[in-house]
Amino acid sequence: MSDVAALAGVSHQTVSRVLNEHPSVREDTRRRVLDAIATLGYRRNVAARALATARSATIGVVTTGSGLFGPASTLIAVEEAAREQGWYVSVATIRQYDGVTMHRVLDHFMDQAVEGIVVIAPQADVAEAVHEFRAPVPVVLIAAGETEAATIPLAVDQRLGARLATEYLLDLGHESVLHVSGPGDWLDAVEREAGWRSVHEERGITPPDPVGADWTADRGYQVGLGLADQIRTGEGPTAVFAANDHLALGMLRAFWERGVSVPRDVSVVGFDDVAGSGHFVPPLTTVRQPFDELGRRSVALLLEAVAGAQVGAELIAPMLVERASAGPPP
Amino acid sequence: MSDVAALAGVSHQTVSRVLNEHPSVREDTRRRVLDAIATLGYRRNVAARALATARSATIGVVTTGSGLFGPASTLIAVEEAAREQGWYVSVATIRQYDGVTMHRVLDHFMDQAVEGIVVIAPQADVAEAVHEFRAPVPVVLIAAGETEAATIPLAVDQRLGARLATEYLLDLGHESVLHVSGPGDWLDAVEREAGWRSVHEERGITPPDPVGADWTADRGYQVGLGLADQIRTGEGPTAVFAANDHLALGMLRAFWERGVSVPRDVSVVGFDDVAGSGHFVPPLTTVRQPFDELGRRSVALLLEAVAGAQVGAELIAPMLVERASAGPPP
DNA sequence: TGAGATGATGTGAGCGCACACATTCGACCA
DNA sequence: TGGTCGAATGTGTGCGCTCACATCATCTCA
Repeated sequence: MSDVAALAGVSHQTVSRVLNEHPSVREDTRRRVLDAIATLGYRRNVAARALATARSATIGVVTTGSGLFGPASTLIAVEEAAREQGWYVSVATIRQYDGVTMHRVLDHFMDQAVEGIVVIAPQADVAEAVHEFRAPVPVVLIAAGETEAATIPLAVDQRLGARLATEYLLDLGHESVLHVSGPGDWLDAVEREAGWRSVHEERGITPPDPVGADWTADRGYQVGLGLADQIRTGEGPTAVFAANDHLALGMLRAFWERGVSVPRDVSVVGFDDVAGSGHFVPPLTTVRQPFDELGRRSVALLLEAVAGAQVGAELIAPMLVERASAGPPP
Repeated sequence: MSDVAALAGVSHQTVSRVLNEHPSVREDTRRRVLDAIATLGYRRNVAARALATARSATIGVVTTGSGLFGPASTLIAVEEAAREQGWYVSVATIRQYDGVTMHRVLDHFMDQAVEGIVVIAPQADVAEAVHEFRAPVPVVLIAAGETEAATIPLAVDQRLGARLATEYLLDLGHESVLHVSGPGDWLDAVEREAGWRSVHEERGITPPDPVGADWTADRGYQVGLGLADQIRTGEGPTAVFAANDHLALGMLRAFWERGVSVPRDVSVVGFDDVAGSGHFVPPLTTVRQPFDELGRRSVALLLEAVAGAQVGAELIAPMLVERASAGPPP
């Protein structure tokens, strides 16, 4: 920096002013400094800047270690939004969501002196672990479910998404909808089930017991094989709401293998709108989550909080994507 | 740090020694310092450390901004491997792969003083842009295709993967294999086509002209519709090697809609083994890329290079995953 | 015409750490 | 018992920047 100052014939402080866009610098000296910077190929040292200002201009993002579409898309949106505002983004991934690992990852971020954290945290214990950690910086917790202090909750409205799917099926004329639910320790799964249930209750319908599952196409296939037999004997459901698209995919395959026609014999609706779901056999009606917006909003909220503002919980609305896998009952 | 030193009754330098695991510190003073650190909740300031050592302990990863399975999985593996070794990982994503954007992103990393960069760069111009940038730190370029100096190339052997798929189909008895290729500016696509072509040439077969496509299921569907008509009139291919699983998915749907049976009327092989491809209709035979290993190797190579070692190009072998979508010709 | 206000610039200090060097301590052997 | 050597510890300095403050030039209006 002093080299630049020397070349431009000013003091180091004036260089600093130019760099920080301080208003009171005359246009021609500004130009001179900028030229000197260019000819010297000078680049401000972040470490020194961070040391002097006690600010790192970095946010941390913890995300799932599974390459899933949703978390990955959210991460990308977060990064873009952050970089646009001049922030650096550090990531940490978690394969196994337990309190210890979560703690370690948050520690990793605190070591790095991040100024805020976004946690893409789909499981209940993760949310808890985050709360327990009591981070000294703002934390945006992307997680469905009930709010807690100490973090800023933000989520796609899973319950609404499930309601959209369920209402759509009931409005098509189905008497009730079977739910193939996600794992019970995932907040999204719990919320989706709650949304599905609430629609039935509002309409005075007793829904069939949900079938418990994980998030995999394998499990969907298994469940689908079982249902196919019931459907062929006429005692199965006429409409199924799967907790995610992968489950739905496995079920579609099972139905296809067993000669159960979708949507003629049974309607299927998924959740997520994963890449390619528009070309499943048949194309899958599903609920699309606006991950981009989720990422952008999380950065906006976080940066507001970092700047000292009080920010509250937010919910983002998903939307139903109508395709061919759902129709009126047989 | 001086607080810790005072509490432990030692000098700040001794604290520094404990932190850096210097050997000549007596066990009991080490203990005392550690206790003091714990009671004070002291955390070393990375900025000051970076300033003093001129090292940031950070690597940058630039990846695609599309939430695709491959890049996302690679990123995760990179991050895990790096964190394990005590490195921080900063990310930057690119939606649009042009030279300018690439330049901007690499600048972003240089501003941040990263010590090494991993570029997950599937397109030819990206690789070029990276070379042109002439980064002052080691760069691992995850990209198929020819090697260049200035970066450390690393890739999954796309050509081998394509050969695996093509040989598998020819060995099943097909006279030739039609290739539905990816976009020509993607290195992976070029390599896959080259692998497919080389097998035909070795066996003295003239392959049919490849059908150009992008990476999407939509395009696969279009292509599939066209092929279905040919196949039903007996003049279509008996085996198709799609450049990726999404293309294959779209084709499978088109075949299904047009009553073309897979694999009875036509065999289909994909590339990637995306989540759920085992439950496509029918389950898709495809080529699996070891993204985890790719990520781990890239970090290993990068850290070696950062440490000053000379490291060379590497190729990682993919594997064929046999499922139901390919069989003998009709 | 001069005092005050404002804008443009310079000066010095300190952020918290690691490095090079100086010093102290203790053990061991002649 | 003194000398030597190495282990253990302390002292001072500088990394490159921003901040608070001081200074100087310029303009405005009474």
